[in-house]
Amino acid sequence: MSEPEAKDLLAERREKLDRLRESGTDPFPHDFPDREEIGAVVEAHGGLGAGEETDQVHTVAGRVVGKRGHGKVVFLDLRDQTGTIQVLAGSDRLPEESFEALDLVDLGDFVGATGRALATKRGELSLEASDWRMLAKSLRPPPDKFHGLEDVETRHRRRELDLIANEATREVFRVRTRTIAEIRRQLDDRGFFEVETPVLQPLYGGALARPFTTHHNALDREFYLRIATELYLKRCVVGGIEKVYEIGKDFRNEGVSPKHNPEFTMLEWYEAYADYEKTAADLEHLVAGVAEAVLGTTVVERDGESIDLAPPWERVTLRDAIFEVTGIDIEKERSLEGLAGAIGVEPEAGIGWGKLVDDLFSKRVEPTFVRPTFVIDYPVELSPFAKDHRSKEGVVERWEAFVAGMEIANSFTELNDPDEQRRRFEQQAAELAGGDEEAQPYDESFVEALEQGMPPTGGVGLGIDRLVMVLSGAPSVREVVLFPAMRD
RNA sequence: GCCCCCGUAGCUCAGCUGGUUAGAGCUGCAGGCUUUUAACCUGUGAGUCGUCGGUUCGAAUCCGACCGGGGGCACCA
Repeated sequence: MSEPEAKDLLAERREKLDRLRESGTDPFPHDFPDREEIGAVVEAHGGLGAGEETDQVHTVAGRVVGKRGHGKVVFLDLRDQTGTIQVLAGSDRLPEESFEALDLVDLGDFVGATGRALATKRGELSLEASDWRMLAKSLRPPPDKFHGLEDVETRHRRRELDLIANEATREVFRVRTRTIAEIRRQLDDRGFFEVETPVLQPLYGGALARPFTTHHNALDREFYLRIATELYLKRCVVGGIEKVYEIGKDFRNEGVSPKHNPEFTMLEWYEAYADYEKTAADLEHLVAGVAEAVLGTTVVERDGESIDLAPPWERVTLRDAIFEVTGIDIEKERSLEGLAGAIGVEPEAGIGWGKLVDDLFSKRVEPTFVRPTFVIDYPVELSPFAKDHRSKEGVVERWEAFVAGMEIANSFTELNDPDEQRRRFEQQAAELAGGDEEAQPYDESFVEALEQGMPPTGGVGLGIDRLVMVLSGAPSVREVVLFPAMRD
């Protein structure tokens, strides 16, 4: 270790940075105007045969993702958001100083280059550089250029590295972005208004879940991070916004799992004069339309199995779904003891009949729905905001949609009878007092809104993260959230 | 919160029935090469083996605790 001291990779890069500065080059210039997108350049010369040359000069910029020295010629692969192109930097076309300075280019640097388009004798479209410049020096080595970055923890904590290294990751988030854009486009085209309702709420509601709490200093009071947008959106409907939606984050203070991130993105929409049959038809068409727009097909692959999202989706009542899988008829077992006996468990203290049905369904039946399926007509106990079924006793007009063994959406004909809503809240408040931490707190201001008069309304909640999981084939919600929740 | 698996160089991995200075490829550095594309060839550098403690003459290797990750259970969308 006498002469050139053993330097680590970081020190090598910093030394190159210094050498750039010493040579009068700014390693971090302020801009690089007039570049063309690489994808467009590639597109323009798609037909070029091996050895063919053009006199068309292009200027591009991007990250150096490949570098191959070959004596008096250096090949750089430059990548921008639209594509990758090879830059051929030869000593015969570049001033000596400029050619030598290529020594200071590392994988990961941002470089701009100008040159005429040609195809090498191997047929690779290239820009034969007549000029190049450093646009931003990278001071840390990129992940392995061949194996990419595979360590799951690093991929999630340092997503920028994952995005640099893995095309599959870039594709997942392209799918996510396009999915949300397409949903917006479809709802906007149908005349829906997109709104924003409070994330910080004095009272949480609209779902059965434990909330995060926080404190407002100036007001000296507690706030809850919303668990759903439901109640505020229905107040919009009361106010005359007949087609309304919101896409935003909800927060639930519960465990993390491959299907659960504590903050997640939810679409909720409400349409006046619609019911849950209308919302079901709308959802299956929305999802199929999004798949068609984003993937070019309604067929997705999962665990080697093809799933077609094209409507119509299957429809089965909750009672039939449970009966078919377990042989237990929840319409016959209406008592807590009877149902517990049929399942073969002891009813836990504080657990209700509805909760037991929910447990039975989610554990044994839900995973069996691989093809898109609507499960309809839920017990009223589980659905404090859904309207009673128009003809069946004890159930409400509600469905949940399942794909690939996961719930992706939930909908009901909205309860708009304020007195019935008040009774449901009282029931929930009793369960909350009885120790059910996921029950609803009583929200008098919401009941007053209903007293103002809400038209018949159908509403839907669609889990965006889960939809993206389905569309991208991702096995975990952490693969479709850029920066998932991790421990410190 | 509980159970199982994992943590070796910047990256991808080997070594782990305890035994000389812990290895390989890529990356880096030096040199060669004017059409390569995981470029190639020669040489060379790089690691508190997650952390702490224990057993032992001797620990990357065995044991324990802790930290972090993955999967499952519980809970939930």
